[in-house]
Order: sequence, then C-alpha cells, then structure tokens
Amino acid sequence: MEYKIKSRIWIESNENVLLGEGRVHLLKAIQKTGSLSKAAKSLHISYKKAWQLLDSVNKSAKKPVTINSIGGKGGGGAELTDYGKSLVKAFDEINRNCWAFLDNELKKIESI
Amino acid sequence: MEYKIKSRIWIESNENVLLGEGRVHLLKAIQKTGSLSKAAKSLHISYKKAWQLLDSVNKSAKKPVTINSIGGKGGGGAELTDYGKSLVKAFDEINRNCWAFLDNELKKIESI
DNA sequence: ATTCGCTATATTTGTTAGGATATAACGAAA
DNA sequence: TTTCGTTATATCCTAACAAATATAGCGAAT
Repeated sequence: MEYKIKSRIWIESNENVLLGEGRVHLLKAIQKTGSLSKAAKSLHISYKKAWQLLDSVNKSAKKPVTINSIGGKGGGGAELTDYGKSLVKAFDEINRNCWAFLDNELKKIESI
Repeated sequence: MEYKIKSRIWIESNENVLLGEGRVHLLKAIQKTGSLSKAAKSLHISYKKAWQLLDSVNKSAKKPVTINSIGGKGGGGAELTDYGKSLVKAFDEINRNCWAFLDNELKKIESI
C-alpha cells in the first residue's frame, strides 16, 4: 500500500483559463482530425462543450491557437496554428517535468 | 497581460484520495479549533461535508490522522495525531516547492 | 440553385453533488 | 439521572452543471 502523488496544472491569462489537460487533449484531437466536431466525437464529449473550450482558449491566448473555417469544401474545419502547436508541446513538457518533480518530493512523506 | 501557471496536487492511497488542499485546510482548522464542527463552521462548509472528508482521510491513511472523541466534557472533539501534523507540514512544503518549480518552467512558454 | 458537413448558438431536459434538516448515540460532570 | 455539545448518520430537496436536441448560417463544389 503505497502513496501516490497526482497533479493538475493549468495556465491562466488574466483570470481566464488558457490551457489545462482537457484543453490540450482537445487541441491534439483537432490536430489529428482537422475538425472540431470530429475531435469532439473522438473524445466522447459534446460538440457544445468542445466548442466552448476552444472558444475560451482562443479568447485567452495572446495569439490565435486555431484557425476555424466555416463552409466551403467539406463544410469547414479547424486546424492548429504554429503557435498552438508550440503551446501544446510546451504544456506537455511542463506537465511531464512536474510529475517527475513531484514523484521525487513524495519521498518526504513516505519517510514519515 | 501575462500568463500564470497554477496547480493542484493531491496524494492518493490505493485509488482513494488521502490529502488535497481542501483536506489540508480542514485538518489545519481542526488543529486550531479542537473540534470538527467548529472547523466546518470556520471554513463555511457543512458539517456533513467536513465529516465525509475527514472520514475519507482517516480511511485512506496508513496511520490515524486524527483522534475523534464522542461525548464527555464539552461533548467531544477532534485533534490531530503527530502523524497528522507531519502530513500537513509535508504537504504544505511539497505544494510550495511545486509552485516555485512551475513558475520557473513557465518561462518555456513565455519565450514562445 | 442545391447539396454538403461543418461552425456557431439557443433551448430544453437530465443528472448529480451538495445543502438543509433531523436525530440518535455518546460520556463526563454536576 | 439530567444536561451538554459533540460525533455520526439518514433523508429530503434544490440548484448548478452537463448532456441532448434543435436550428441557423456559411461557402466551395457540382
């Protein structure tokens, strides 16, 4: 019976959430599928929820994270900007580093 | 307009949550007031919620975190064990260290 | 002009977590 | 043996949140 340490990190921009684990999952799914509705399906969340998340991301970011197009060939779609891709990559890296850091810190409790 | 990084950490013991920020707040309030009901009032949460949290803490921990007494002088009360005090102290320290670590990591995003 | 699949919203329906409330049990002290 | 303020627990109720549903609007291609 061992203790485990878990964490959730997120990034805020003037009191609004920019990125968290759920948002990063969504961005990755958009990158993979090329559309917001397909991304929502693949994550088993409603389109409404996905749209609200993405809207919030784009409103909080300093620069656009996705380009969304309505109508046209295939009805439209959504894709990550270079900035969006960089954000996702950086978030993942920070998250992994944080896990490693905390696993090490946990020893303080196990030794009690 | 700057980005900020936030985090929540918690400690689990075989799939059950042992400690998180809310539970640590509660334990500190118990330490200060000497009773679960007074602690609940001071945190503006219901007694029910406080009791459920504390029950869960004690069920997940390897050793008792509080000693609760029913009846007797003053009706009873609750107090932290030495183990409980150590857990609270260690959790706070890990949490502070995590914040500092993440603040430093955030620079990776600000430089994008 | 019509079709298509998407983005973008509003509205309605369901579900669940928590609050409010009530009450039993307890044991020391007077 | 009565009083007291707790811990401990059950039941009901409501309000916040999420899911489901519906629908408008778009623009390229045929």
